[in-house]
Amino acid sequence: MAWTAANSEGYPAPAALRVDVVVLTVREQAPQVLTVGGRALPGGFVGAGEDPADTARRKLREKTGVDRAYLEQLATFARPGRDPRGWVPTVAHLALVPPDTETDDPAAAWVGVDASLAYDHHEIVATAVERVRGKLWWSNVAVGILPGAFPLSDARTVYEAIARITYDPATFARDLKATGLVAPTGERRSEGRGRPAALYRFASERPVWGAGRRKRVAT
Amino acid sequence: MAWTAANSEGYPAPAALRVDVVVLTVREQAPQVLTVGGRALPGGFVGAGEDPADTARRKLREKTGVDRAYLEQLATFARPGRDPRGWVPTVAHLALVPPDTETDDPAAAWVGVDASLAYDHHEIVATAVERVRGKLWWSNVAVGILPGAFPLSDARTVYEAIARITYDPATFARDLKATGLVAPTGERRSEGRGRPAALYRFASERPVWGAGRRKRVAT
DNA sequence: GAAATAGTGTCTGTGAGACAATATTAC
DNA sequence: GTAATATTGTCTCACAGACACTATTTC
Repeated sequence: MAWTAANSEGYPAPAALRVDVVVLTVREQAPQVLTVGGRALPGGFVGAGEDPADTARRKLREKTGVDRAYLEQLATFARPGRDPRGWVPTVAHLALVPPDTETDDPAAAWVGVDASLAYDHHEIVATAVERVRGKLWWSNVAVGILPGAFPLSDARTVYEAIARITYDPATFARDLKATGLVAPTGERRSEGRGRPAALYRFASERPVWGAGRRKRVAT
Repeated sequence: MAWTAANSEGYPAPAALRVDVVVLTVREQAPQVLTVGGRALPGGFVGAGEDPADTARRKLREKTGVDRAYLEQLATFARPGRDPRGWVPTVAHLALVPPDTETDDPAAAWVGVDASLAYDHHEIVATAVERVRGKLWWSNVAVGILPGAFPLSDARTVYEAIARITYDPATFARDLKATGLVAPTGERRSEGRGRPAALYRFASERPVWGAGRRKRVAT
């Protein structure tokens, strides 16, 4: 039986308010999202007196241990019938985490962003990917996936996976440096064969808008 | 006394779900929003079994008579304490309407986007203006404000008010035409003195993304 | 005629795409 | 040495900003 609720004025009310989190990273040259039991997005109910953003942070921490991630509100999904439990709108959030993020939950799994998911979660994921793609060259969203020091080739892999396009390595390096979002650490790292790459890091871990590149992404 | 609600499982639930609509246009060379009684945004409660997008359409029609407007979901505001009535999240929507839109409501008024408003509505309006500004040259959002045939000078006024920048008339015309979003109607219209201007219209009334200009807007 | 608005043409600077050439490492 | 990766440099094209100039209207 579906949940119902009524308010003190006697009118029907939402049975609950949810938050679902699209935990996104790039693994194996592809964007992937974290799912928990039954191909659903991690999420939970917003408590009374709780800000949904805090619910999202709480759920992210519970599932991944990640404490400071890039996190933003995505959109609210409240179409009637979307949740079999009843009238349960969900405020979807987007979180970007490093590729090595793991979880205790044995039912959790990383899946590609085109995987079919429970409920309307595939639609939520599609919205999330579009959002990240749109902000890629205009903000430092990628800092969520690359929080520490990284060679520009790693950054290129991340950008390519999200933009669904391949960039010329030289041009990519020139343009990412020109955004001013990244700064060299001064160190180098060798990844097997080849000349060791200089390491960079994002200048700010806080959300920054306005890199201001017009680089192409797939449309 | 604040409203409360509980669901059939015995847990507290939101007292209601609201939709508030930022009805935006450009009047007197400035972006303005429609307010109703007490400097609040028009809005209402989402009925049981209703999609919030439909609630937004319904409210827009009730207040302005506008039936087909550019309408999109903006963001959800659910910070505890934002609504004195109790736990009432609102799914804010953005609607763009023509400047001549009027309303029956005697308490309704068009106000500048920097006017102080009730509740957290100023924050909602600020989010709306940023959203429109970000999409201005990348979509046909402006079709909501300019639904029919218009001279390019009118379009320039709208774009300038939203972008908070002045464009060179010649360059503006060249670049707006180059987006492919507008098409000439073949007609001309004389506005008092001066050479009559050719009229244009947006090629599509439905949302179109991807004009793909890098024109500046104020940041 | 003057004033006002519309529209065309042109020059220039910047940045993105492409890619050649060089540098530094492992083997 | 070769293969592989990193990095620098360069050429070109597209496009935005600026602005001079022409066109068409009202007065």
